[in-house]
Amino acid sequence: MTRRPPLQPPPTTEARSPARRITMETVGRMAGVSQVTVSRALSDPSKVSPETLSRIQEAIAATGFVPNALAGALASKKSMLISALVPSITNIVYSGMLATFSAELRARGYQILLSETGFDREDEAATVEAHLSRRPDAMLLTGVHHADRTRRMLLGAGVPVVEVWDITDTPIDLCVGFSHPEAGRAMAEYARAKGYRRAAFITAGDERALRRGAAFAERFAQAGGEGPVPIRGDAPASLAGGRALTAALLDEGFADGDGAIIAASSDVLAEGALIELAARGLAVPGRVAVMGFGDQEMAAALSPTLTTVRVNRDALGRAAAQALLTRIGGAAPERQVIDVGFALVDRESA
Amino acid sequence: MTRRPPLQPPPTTEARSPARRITMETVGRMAGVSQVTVSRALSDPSKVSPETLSRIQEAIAATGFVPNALAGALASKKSMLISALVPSITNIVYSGMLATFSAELRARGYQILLSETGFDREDEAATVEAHLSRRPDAMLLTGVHHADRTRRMLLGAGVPVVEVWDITDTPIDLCVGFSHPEAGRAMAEYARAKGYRRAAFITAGDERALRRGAAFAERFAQAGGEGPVPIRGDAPASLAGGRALTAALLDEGFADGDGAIIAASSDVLAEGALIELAARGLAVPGRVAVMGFGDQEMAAALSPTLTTVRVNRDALGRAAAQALLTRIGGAAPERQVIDVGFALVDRESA
DNA sequence: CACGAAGATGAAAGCGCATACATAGAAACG
DNA sequence: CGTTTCTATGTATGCGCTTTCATCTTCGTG
Repeated sequence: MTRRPPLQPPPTTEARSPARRITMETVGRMAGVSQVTVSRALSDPSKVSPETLSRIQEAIAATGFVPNALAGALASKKSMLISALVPSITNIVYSGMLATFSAELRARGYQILLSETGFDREDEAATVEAHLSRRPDAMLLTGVHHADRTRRMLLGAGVPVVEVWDITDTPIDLCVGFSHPEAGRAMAEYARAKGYRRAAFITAGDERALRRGAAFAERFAQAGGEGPVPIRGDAPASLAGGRALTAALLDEGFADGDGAIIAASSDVLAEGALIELAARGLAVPGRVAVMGFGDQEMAAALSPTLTTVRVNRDALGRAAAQALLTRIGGAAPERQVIDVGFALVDRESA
Repeated sequence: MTRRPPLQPPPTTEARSPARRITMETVGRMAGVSQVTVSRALSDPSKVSPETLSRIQEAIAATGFVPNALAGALASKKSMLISALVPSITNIVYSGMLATFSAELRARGYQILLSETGFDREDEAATVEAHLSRRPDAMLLTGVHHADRTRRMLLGAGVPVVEVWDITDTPIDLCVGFSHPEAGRAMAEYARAKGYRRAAFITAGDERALRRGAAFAERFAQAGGEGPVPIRGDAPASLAGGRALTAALLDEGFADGDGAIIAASSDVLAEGALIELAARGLAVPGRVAVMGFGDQEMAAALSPTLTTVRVNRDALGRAAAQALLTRIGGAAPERQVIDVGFALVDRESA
């Protein structure tokens, strides 16, 4: 027979007072066992006799008991929480990676504490501190350049960390990404190989995009292209931004001669470029070629289809999750730094 | 004079053992005060004398102490955690809303526990339970149709809840969204008003999209359009999906006569439709018109520009955050249900 | 049939903080 | 000056778990 608490007033919208707190103690009393036994029933049912187990399960069902993970984490020093910091969740390159990362970890019982940090290092440091206060079992950081304080906090906390979406020889702990300068150079070499003589790079303002741009510009000139290659842009990537940057280039006569190519730091900017070029009746790639970066879904669907650079976001998210899981498990991952690389995708626009 | 722990071995990558745990006790000893005083110094510095405060701050800086929010939450019964469940974080309609929602709450010191639930109610229930175990101070749920168990758990936990992106007369607690049937009807009325006689609805498989489609189909016929209106699609929204669904319609002769319009459950599907129509050389809106839903950035940039329905994601995220904050503050929000509405955006494609 | 092993359970301690209550000294007041 | 009122601090307690460690049965085995 199940003891029931006295009738509660129905939950009003005025003051939704939570019912009397149910704890393992409550459940245990109802099932005629002690609190520890309830704990064991939940964490390792094999340690409890079948009859006891079923009585406990009944009591749980009857009370609607949900264990308090805060208390559990405090006692066990395992929070089953993974913290993730990305510059922007509305940007598919990050949200795509995150989706895989989270799915992988959720399957192992972890939950994700997520924050957007923009592209500011001090904001990031503050967010890292806030996240550390929840004692996450591991942390994902985007990029490899952080405030000193961030690095110190992380090292001091001894939390497994994976830095993603970039690569470095001196990771805080683990690192899964690819080389942005190399990606920029690969784009430049592709452009030169295709015979384009004049190039411009339109870019978002974030540091990784700028490094791709700088590497692109340098290599394009080295490889015999006209230099210096103009690099334009400093705002977040948007279609409107891509159009505007392209319009400015065109107004300056960028496409007046032959063999011009516009390389963009993202597919979105590249799409903006295509739109502006179409609006002006300039043939792509005949009059001006365009390359993007990221290989979003629309790249293959645009007209002309967009030549771009593919980064396997799923692989990245999965590798990051695996690396952290290994580290949490106490083992040293075979490699601290994993380069997932990138691939040039040759389509119509360049 | 500051006591220092004996020299630690440098953090190796082999076994990154966390330094000896620093607690308020540690910090207090170093500053010559008790643990409570440290706690007070952090939660309400005005309760501590200036000299003591600065000694404590020094000790904190010297040790790199980061308070344990788990312990704090357990003791105070306030976790400063907000749980958010969305079907998909890679979908801009949800991630856009989330970005605003999180920013608003982060500004008040809350952090966001995020999970993707797909469109499955049982998954959602499991995720809700997992989130409840962290004792969030409030929870955001997408949609208004949930498993019974979900509703019971939430009511039992007495957590403030806001359901977003839909509207209902019987919210679990709070609700901020708009009416999907009304949105579907508005699209139908717009299409009829523009003189289109034949319509099809291409859609993603989620329940809200399907309700818009059903309402569209019904109203379109009611308003004198040809019926029945075909409704096609059951996969997640993608460009490729939009193309394929459109191709199928066209192959069936959908656009053989005059006055045809394809309404889509999302801008992405609509863009797919535009691409397929362009590939077939069919003029939009001359031969076939197209309407989208969502008013994503690309809608205004496509060619032709996309007629669509705008939902103010920022306003939605902000209203949801505000409603929860009010509720957390203990006050009854002036309205339990907030309809943020939607707006038809008349552009070139229809 | 005595004895150790294995199985099932409980008692106690403590994770790191916030909260309530207590205390000591200083300032205010008539 | 005695009494009240702050101000600054400390002590004690407990939030709800996990983790030892201890206890009590129940078997298996030579």
